[in-house]
Amino acid sequence: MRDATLRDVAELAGVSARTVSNVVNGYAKVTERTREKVERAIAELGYRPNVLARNLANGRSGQIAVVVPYLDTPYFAELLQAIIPRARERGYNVLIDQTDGDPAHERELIRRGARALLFDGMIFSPLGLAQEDLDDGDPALPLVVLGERTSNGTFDHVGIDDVAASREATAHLIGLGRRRIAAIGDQPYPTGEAAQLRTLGYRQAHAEAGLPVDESLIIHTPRFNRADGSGAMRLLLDRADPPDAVFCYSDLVALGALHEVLERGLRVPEDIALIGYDDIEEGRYSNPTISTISPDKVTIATTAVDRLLARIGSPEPLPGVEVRAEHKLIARQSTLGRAPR
Amino acid sequence: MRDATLRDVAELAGVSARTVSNVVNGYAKVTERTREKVERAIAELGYRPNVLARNLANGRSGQIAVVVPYLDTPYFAELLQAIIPRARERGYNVLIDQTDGDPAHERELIRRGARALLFDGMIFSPLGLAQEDLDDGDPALPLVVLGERTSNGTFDHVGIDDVAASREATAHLIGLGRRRIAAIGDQPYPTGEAAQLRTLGYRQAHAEAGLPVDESLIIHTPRFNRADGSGAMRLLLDRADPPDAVFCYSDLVALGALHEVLERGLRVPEDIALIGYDDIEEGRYSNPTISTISPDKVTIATTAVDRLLARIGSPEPLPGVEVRAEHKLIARQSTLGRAPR
DNA sequence: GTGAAAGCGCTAACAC
DNA sequence: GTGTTAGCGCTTTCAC
Repeated sequence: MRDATLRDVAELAGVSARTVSNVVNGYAKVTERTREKVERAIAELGYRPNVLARNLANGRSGQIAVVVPYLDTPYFAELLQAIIPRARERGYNVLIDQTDGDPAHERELIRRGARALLFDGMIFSPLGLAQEDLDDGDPALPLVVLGERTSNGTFDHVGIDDVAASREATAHLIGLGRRRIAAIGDQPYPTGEAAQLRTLGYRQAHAEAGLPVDESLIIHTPRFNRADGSGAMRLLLDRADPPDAVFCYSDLVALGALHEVLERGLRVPEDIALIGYDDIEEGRYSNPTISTISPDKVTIATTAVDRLLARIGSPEPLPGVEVRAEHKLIARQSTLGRAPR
Repeated sequence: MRDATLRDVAELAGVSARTVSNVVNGYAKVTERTREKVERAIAELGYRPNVLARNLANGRSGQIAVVVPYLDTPYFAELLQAIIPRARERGYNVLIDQTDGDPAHERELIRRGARALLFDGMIFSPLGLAQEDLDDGDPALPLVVLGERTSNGTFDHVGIDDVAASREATAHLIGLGRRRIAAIGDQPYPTGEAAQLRTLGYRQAHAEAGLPVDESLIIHTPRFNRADGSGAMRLLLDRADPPDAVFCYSDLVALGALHEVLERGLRVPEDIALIGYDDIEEGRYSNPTISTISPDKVTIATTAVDRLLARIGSPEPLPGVEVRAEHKLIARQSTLGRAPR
């Protein structure tokens, strides 16, 4: 037996399609009496509105896409965890896309290739795209960009002040008396803008403290994961003059680096202090726990959703807005040491 | 300017809508000459098919839902990481839903409440649902269930042999000479079927070794996360007779437990050996690294997608299939100790 | 191989 | 308030 349609309900209730539609959508005024009749018919037939048809008629899909490079990166998982309920409470479904940082895939998404119209707007955390790529996405696509980009005026951008945060992280290490401070995660190429902001903060902290930067202590990594962290740390520890502290561009990098340090029988923070970035839960349970920069993820998530829905709801294009969320430095055992027992 | 429609293309190319549709979908035979004409028109107008309309006409959405309890649980994140590309390569989009283990939410999904037809099928990893709840989902919804349930014949089930895996994990600890082995994660209530299978394996291993089970060493936890692990371990360590080994029902539990043990200045595995479950990447970088049961996630993911698409594609309902994926025990530092340097 | 036209099920402008 | 009906843009049966 095929599913009941709105027409079936109308017939059974002895009203028109229009009225059924009104009841279903809570629209307009419907007599209490009619409403009851309709609702009884709906119940009897087990009628459920066909979302597909509704979408077509509305020209909207009721879905937003959230695009991240990697789903198994805790930072993004935690962000999604906050985005999904927010979107749902505002009546939207979330479609998740994972790009692996593939520039072609990302470019296609932002240009709204094959899957146009499947989503009404997009929250995008680009990785493989340079700033200029962002400039020629589909201008009709409501877009909110996360992370370390700058709005060109056609989309909103939500992020924290990465330069300031990185400066604070580095200053924290300097304040602890460390003088040979490495940085793991720089990416000196067009798509590495995010990383470059952190490197800038790192340099600023040195400048403010009147310390020179040893360029050889700035290690480049393709991504910000555990393997990159441990690999970079291996390089540093193999040197004749290893660092006494490391600013890692993500907590995962810090955790990879930590692993490598401990494997060698060195102590954290006594021999080497570490600080990460992102404040993922994992860093609160590692041994030692990881000091980190904690972005206000809930604000980032809710702001991103709210801004996006505002864009979607607006008849004409809204000007791009820059939103700066809060961040704070959380000092834990990887810089402060364990509390005496 | 509104988007070009198929009709616009047909007009410009001087052919019928039918032909354009054929070209776009690569259907049937179209003369090389016509195809070219059409393609030129498509390019000229920048035509992109409207997915919404196509969905309505097809009665299919081209989307599958993947429902997990928590997105920020690494095990699920890693699974999704494998599911998404598989589904995409077979032409489907993935809609991710997170239930927080809320039984009402899960029940609604499986009964296909509000969002009926938004997805053509569902891969479901239930948490708050008892076996019987699974029995009265929408029978017309193509469904593949993950984890520790059993098919009732109306859906497919993909999982590993949890009892055997748990037995092996426990036996590994026994083989190391441990005799007071705790278990963290039991859930002795209807929705705790997953946990109960692990407890069963734990008991079997003891029985096989001719060892008694100290019931007080089986700790219940509401979930399988880090906080639960550290909380349970705290209880165990506060006892006069703490265990010398712990079988944890997930790697997160093991990582939480590990944290607690080390905070107290005890050594792993010398004082207490730990083994987890899931083989998440985090356990390969912790200090010490975590021994674990490693399910074949890629097989689970690809099998789940393939089975689901088979169900979706089949005109009549397919009988439910039980698929058992492989698993293996991976012994690392948390049971074997660190390799001598 | 291609054209004409009838839906897919819902929304909403337009009447009454 | 409620009925009538023309789309939304595509797929597909049926002829030719």
